[in-house]
Amino acid sequence: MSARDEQKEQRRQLIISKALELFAKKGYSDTKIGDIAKAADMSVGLMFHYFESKEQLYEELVKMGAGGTKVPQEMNFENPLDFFKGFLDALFSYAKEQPWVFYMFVLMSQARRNEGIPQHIRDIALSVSQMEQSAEIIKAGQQYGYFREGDPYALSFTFWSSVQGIMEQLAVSPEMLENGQLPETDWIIDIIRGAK
Amino acid sequence: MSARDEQKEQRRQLIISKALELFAKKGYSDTKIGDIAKAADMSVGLMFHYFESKEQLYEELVKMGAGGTKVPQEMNFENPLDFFKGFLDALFSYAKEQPWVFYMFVLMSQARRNEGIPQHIRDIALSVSQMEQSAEIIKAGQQYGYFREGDPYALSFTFWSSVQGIMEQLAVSPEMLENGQLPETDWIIDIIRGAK
DNA sequence: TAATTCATTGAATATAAATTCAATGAATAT
DNA sequence: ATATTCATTGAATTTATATTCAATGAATTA
Repeated sequence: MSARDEQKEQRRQLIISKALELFAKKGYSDTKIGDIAKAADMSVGLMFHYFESKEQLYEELVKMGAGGTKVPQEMNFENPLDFFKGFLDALFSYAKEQPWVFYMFVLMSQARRNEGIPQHIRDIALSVSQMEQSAEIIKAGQQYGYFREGDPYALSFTFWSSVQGIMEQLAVSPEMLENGQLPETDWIIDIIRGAK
Repeated sequence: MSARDEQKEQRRQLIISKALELFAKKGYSDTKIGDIAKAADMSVGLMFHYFESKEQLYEELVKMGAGGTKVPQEMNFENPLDFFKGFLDALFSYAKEQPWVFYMFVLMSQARRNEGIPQHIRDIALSVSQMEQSAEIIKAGQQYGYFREGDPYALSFTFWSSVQGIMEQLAVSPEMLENGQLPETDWIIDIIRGAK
């Protein structure tokens, strides 16, 4: 690959990573192309050399998120609570060390929820929603007492909405990260596990 | 009061209530003046007869929210968990019957969080944040075993961020409300109460 | 009743942000 | 070495939305 092509690929990556951070922190509409350009230290015009529109850049991010989220169907836990624990542990460690995945989680959640985003993009984000799958896991696990009683879908809804709220707030609260005042996974797991 | 004045007051109230709903569901930037005008069944021009700008309308809503949120300092609970339970119970019953307060909660949380909103408005919303007060209550209650162990501020942060996430998702999930699939307050309280 | 106020509209204007484009020069290919 | 490509910029252009404004007629007042 020529030096030029490498350069090009690097700049694309730079734009993508800056855009991901900004979209996660400020949301789609409040993130201006100019903000991304400034963060990536280039002119606004150049942004359009790399991406044909703001919408297309956003779509590319959502597709990346959709691609990475695949949870293998055959994945099997002795204790289904570990499915949720593992997810949260991963998310919190990313939040500290490697914000990439963390921001992606926030971005995907916003993409699902926000009416302002073009439908075909929301559909991509919706297609990898954990909500239904989690409801199944909870329903199955309830029979063995792993989860508390209650409508499995409502429990799943409550759990994921909470996680979304916490992650969004963390994204704009750097002091929580710096001070190591992160939530503990058990606090959140107890939403679905209930009192022991 | 003249018929005209009454009419005027009613239209103001109509705008305010439609705007509150839209701001809560779509956020500040994605809510267009035209959206509000359509919801209130009037021309865009007329909106500006009642409110001098979108920002001022939003500010008025935030001020209303700030005025209503006052929690009397002398309020005293035998069990400090009741402070949180009472709040959640109220919020969920409003969510069903009387969305006004429910939307207001979402609006205020968004106003605190969103960088896109003018600072002087965010400051108003921030001034009535429950976060610090709750942390105090939790800290005090931990000594009597009402709450789980852990950093009181992080617990408060986790609790309120979760509630915010749940309420935002409910605001755009009418089917959860219709089907009566609401979260139970205990599920959320267990974030701070912990395993018994 | 006549004069005045003011709610209301649709059309004009202003503003901010997205998008396009022509010009430049450095890297690459021939 | 010359020609070609293409990354880059800043300046137009377009588009979406907020905001202003002149005109109208209905309600209110004198």
